Amino acid sequence: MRKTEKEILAKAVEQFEKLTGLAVEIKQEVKLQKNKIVDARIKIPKLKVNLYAELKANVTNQTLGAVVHQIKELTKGENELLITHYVTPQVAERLKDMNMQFLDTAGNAFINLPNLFLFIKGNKAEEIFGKEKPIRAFQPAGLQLIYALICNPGLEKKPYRMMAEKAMIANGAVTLVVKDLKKLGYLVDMGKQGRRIKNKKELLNRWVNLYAELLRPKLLLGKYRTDNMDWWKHQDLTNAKGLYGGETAAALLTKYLKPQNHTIYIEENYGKLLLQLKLKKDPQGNVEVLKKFWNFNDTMAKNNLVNPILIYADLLATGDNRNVETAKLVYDKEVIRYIRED
DNA sequence: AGCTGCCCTCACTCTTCGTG
DNA sequence: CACGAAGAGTGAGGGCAGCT
Repeated sequence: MRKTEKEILAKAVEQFEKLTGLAVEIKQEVKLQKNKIVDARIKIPKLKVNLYAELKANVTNQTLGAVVHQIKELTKGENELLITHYVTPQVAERLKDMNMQFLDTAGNAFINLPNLFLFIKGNKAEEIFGKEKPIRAFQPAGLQLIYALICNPGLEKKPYRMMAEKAMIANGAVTLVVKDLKKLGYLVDMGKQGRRIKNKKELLNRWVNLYAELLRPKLLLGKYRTDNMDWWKHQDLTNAKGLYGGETAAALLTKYLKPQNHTIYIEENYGKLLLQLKLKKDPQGNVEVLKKFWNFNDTMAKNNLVNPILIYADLLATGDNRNVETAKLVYDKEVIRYIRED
């Protein structure tokens, strides 16, 4: 039995005891005849009754038929019971009509025993069950949108579909992320004057950390090696549609460091790039090719560089001391203008 | 009233994760 | 390591607001 199922079992039984004042004994994984195993046996000593319970995390209108059928099949001839996280009022009615006894963690129940009848519906599901739901704005799709928003001042005022296009995510994701950003105070709706980003500096900080943790790992297309040491100084990637990021970009931009590792962002098909740079596949190689996750041009592109915000994030993601120093330079010189509050 | 552009929902697919 | 559940992301389509 899964951990969440165990939690559901404990919670639902607790609700039952509270409702009825009856003490119960639980035994998990009980064998029935023909070696069938049922998730739990709920014994109510006072009523001299056993209920055989099956746990289902979620039961919806669609799945209800199959679930009930499965349980009745399993516990043939016994007192069957469905235990689940939450039963909506509508589902409760249907279960009652099917004479399917149930308990949920919100205290809804249908019990139809010779000397105990219970039918309770309409109790609300507890919001905080297990862990709170994750912030969608800080999932990969959200991070892609935040990047597009910071790189393109004013984009937040544009229609959702345009934001979606620039960030290379679906419209639906924009809805979720915008909601979150509003809740967190990073986006305000000013009615006629449209939406507006707030606290850009703080938002960027969070983005940089989460980028390294959640988005960047998903972008890796491959690791490569090349024998030429200085190739990156004079290779124009325009034809191959590539852009330098990370240490490579920082070196070209600041002349402050000698890159040990190279980062190239590129669109999905990158055969041209491999040919041009004579890159050989090598999991230990020092050239990483990452998938481009934005769909807009900015001023640095003509120099084969990604936006300085991304260079900054790449440098910090390495954790290397020298890189962190360089990141500060890039921040003061280039990034700062993107996070001015206006 | 009809048209247009926009927002947002929802049913679905894809991906990840926990479990036996 | 295969399976199913949960979670994340998708995008067509419904419905609404503002314009003609």
